Amino acid sequence: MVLNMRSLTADDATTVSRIRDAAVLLFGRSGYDATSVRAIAAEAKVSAGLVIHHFGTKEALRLACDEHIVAEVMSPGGADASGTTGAPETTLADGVQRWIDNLDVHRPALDYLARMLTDRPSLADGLFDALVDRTEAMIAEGAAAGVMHRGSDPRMTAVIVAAQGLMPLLLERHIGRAIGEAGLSVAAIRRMTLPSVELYTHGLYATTALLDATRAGLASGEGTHS
Amino acid sequence: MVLNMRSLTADDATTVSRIRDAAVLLFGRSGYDATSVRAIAAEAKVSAGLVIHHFGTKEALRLACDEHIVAEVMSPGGADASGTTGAPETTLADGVQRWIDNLDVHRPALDYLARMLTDRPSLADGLFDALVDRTEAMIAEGAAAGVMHRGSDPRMTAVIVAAQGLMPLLLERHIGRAIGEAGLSVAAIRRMTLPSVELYTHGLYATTALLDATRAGLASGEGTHS
DNA sequence: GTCTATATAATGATAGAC
DNA sequence: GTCTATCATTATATAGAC
Repeated sequence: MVLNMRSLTADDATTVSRIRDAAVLLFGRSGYDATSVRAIAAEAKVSAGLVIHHFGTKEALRLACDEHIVAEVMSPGGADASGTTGAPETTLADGVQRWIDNLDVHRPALDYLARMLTDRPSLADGLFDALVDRTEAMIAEGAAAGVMHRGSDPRMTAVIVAAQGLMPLLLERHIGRAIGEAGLSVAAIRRMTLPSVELYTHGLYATTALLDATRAGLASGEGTHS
Repeated sequence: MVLNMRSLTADDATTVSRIRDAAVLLFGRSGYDATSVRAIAAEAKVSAGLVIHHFGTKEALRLACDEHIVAEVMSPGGADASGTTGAPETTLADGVQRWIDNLDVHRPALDYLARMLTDRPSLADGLFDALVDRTEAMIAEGAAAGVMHRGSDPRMTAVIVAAQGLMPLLLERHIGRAIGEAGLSVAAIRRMTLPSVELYTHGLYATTALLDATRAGLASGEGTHS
């Protein structure tokens, strides 16, 4: 167990992990179906046969990527720390934030995570659910402390807040383009911060007119439409 | 031109449009790469050769689907109205809202649109940009009328509001699951309305503590991190 | 316009040498 | 562990009959 440890200096890792990282990169960049086993092998600089030899099937390789990404985003220090800190686990929000702080290195992981959330059901579903639970608890604590609004439907409010936090990950391309940049740069993310906090503090509407109308509309029973 | 018009009763349309609709359905459900020309042909109850005969290539069929969806979501009355109303065009937000009002019928179109936004660059990019422009103008008008907050960065604020409006489309599956439903039902969408308006009216934060801290942090220059 | 039959290329996966 | 060579399947696209 001691002698079998590898260097893990990120530069030259185990062959298996190098293949897995290549798969994360290409799956995240082009999607699962559009990425061939041969392309992954080429990226990892091994033969196509070796990829299958290590993972069995392409689908199993995908699952290994899923598990790696989930473990990575939920682990205290990512691939950097190796057990020195005692913190047991982190939240999805913290993990994504940590990745964003080092965008260049973790862009493949972010792209992969975005696809996990929008493609087919995957381990990311549990991540999302945990994020919602954590958000709901956070809002409840904030409301108890008097610094947050509870809202009429705490669960749905938590779902919306959680989903909105993930939104930049999914619409990265469009957000960047809309402000005249390519992709979502660090500068663009920083520019998002203040407007987001403003919206979460004062809202968008300066009056309660729409809110009143919405409440009235729901109260009078909206069984029919148009 | 008179005799060549088809019935268009949605039940039995032109063969070409039936193939296109089948492609929209399957591309939206499973993605472009995971959908074969043969599967589209089977769904449209024609031969695989006929699909290629009409559209040339699978990629050209995809483009036809893109154009159809864009035209459909931007047209005044969708496939229903046929020029009786004089309205020239609609916005993406209005079109999506119209689709949601009739979820069962337009679910394939919604699924397809969601993939257009997250997959590769497509005609949906222009749709998003137009939505941001329209949102920015709307907020400017609202601010001038005193019913909305302008925000310190109107452009980015518009981007965020626009993107947040699209979010339920992209995270449909997760939102439904988080509140214990399968998919995003009409009931679930209705349940989202009030909490969304509440957030847009009062915000999430009851104090300006975080906002003040954010402003202070940005003002003091945040060139270094951690 | 619509079909069947087929050409051709690429894919995931296997077999066996080293 | 790693490679090369190959199999079997499936994919898009073409050709030509009706």
